[in-house]
Amino acid sequence: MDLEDNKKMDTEIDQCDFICVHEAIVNQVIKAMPKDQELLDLADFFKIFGDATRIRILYVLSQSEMCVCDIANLLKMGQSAISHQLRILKQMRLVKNRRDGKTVFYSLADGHIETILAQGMEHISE
Amino acid sequence: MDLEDNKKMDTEIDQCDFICVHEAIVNQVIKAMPKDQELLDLADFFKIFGDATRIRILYVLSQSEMCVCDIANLLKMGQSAISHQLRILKQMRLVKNRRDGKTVFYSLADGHIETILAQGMEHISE
DNA sequence: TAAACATATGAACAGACATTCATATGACGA
DNA sequence: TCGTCATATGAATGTCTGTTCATATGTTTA
Repeated sequence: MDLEDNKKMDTEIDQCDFICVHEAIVNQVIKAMPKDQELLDLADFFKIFGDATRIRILYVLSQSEMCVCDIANLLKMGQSAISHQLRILKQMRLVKNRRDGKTVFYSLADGHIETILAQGMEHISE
Repeated sequence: MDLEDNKKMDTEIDQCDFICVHEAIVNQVIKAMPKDQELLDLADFFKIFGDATRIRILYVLSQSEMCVCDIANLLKMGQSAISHQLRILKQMRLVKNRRDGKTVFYSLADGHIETILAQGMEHISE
């Protein structure tokens, strides 16, 4: 069969074919890696903080519980946008809410959310 | 001039027109808010951790310095994809590199990157 | 210098995502 | 019950982003 054997047919992907560091270390790294699902969850968790609107909402709520309309006013944004983001934050268990008549008050669900924000701030201002 | 004054012409955006919580608290929150630029930087910082590939790279490098080709092999990904992500990680000062002949070795730039990863992991597995 | 190799990079494409608009839900007051 | 208000939500849209492909850069060896 007319194979063009000078083309790369063995590697389906663009990788070099040997290991630079000691193989023992590589094996150890593989063993120590968390499971893929854990890493996906971790990425999803940090993804929440990767948006300025959500960060601002979390900062606001770190100081006082507040209703949707107040947050929208404070951040000078539409009510719908805030509501959508609050839903995401609630799904990820970063905020909780309570209803009082027509208005819904949101607050931080967890104390160490502020810790994470502070940790990030610390790294920024180095 | 024929104005249709029953339409909402005063508010350009979809917000309610009063404040639910005490105004004193609102003013205090506004004062305590970090500057917009800081919040944008903070969001950009966390955005880095919001991608599974970058998280995996950081985990690998937390155990040993490693060249691009090794990382690509370990993560079963293309060399180009890894290289692009390493560039982002380097721009954000999360990794540094040294050259040894043809190969370039990457390593974590900062000790408390692992702290942040651990902090996130802690929140995930609650 | 030429070939081989490791890495870097620009363009292109596909998928993800934040906001807006329109409208629905749910609660209160007349 | 009807109208108003606060919030929620689905669809649409424009933007951002991660990967791939092709190719360039830079280094070593023959």
